[in-house]
Amino acid sequence: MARRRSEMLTDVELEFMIALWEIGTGSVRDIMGVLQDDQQRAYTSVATVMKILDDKGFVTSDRKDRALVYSPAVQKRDYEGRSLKNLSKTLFGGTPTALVARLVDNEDLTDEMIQEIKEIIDTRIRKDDG
Amino acid sequence: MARRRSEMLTDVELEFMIALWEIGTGSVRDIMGVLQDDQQRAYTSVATVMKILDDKGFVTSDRKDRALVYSPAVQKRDYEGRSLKNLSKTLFGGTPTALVARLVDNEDLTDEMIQEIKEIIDTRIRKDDG
DNA sequence: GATGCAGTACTAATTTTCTAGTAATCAAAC
DNA sequence: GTTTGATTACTAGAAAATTAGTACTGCATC
Repeated sequence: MARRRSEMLTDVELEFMIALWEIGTGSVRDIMGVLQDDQQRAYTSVATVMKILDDKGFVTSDRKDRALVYSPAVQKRDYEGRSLKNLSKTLFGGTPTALVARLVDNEDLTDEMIQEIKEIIDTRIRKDDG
Repeated sequence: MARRRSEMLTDVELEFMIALWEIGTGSVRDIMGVLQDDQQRAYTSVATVMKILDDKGFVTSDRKDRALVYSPAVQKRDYEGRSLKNLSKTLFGGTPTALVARLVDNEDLTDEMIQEIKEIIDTRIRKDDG
């Protein structure tokens, strides 16, 4: 096979990982059940991608009766962090500061959202001091 | 041809766009000059991708003497915003708040960075009030 | 033990992305 | 006006991603 080296997920891989994160653990059949209408795929398509995710180390598999049951090997929070780091590196010169600056000059952020964000930061600062 | 619909850039397209944003405007030769060592590509490879970017509407082209001179049709700040929105949508349930929360619980953020981020938010809040 | 069902492994076709070669164009230099 | 050098358009092939079919395995049921 000799392929797939990226530490980031492709679009379809991400879709299926999100489904798996949602249910925690599940078979191909279970994962199919969580997919949105616009994400419906043939059983074998899902099975193929799940196997690839296993090869890439994003999931582990365990046999229950006949079926393989998959579990995330990478937690959602870790992948979220990885994605942010990746975006920060490629587009914001590696500085999270620039990323936040761009985020908050988005016009459709409400005052409530900004306030929430401020509270997150303040909480983090208090935690550091304490 | 009949292809390429995504509003997001592929990896190589992004590399070249970053080069173009850096110089503002330039020919294929100019863009090649900005690429890092690990991004070196044949002249024709760069020319092909620039044409694709033209087709996708990310750049415009103007003929100067013989050469085509490319200019960004999408500004870097806009694409940064688009990328953040995209990431927020796919991975953070569309809430920028969750994105920031994940960002600031990254262990290798320094106190200085957190402080800078706080100031960005505070400035934005003051601007809203004013 | 034959039949049917669920599931997996293997294989493959298609699409998209990535890379670059070849031929043609055109201006400049001789 | 022929050669040279730079550029683009056209073409193409390799690699990666996406989607799914077919054949096989093993259990359960008739």
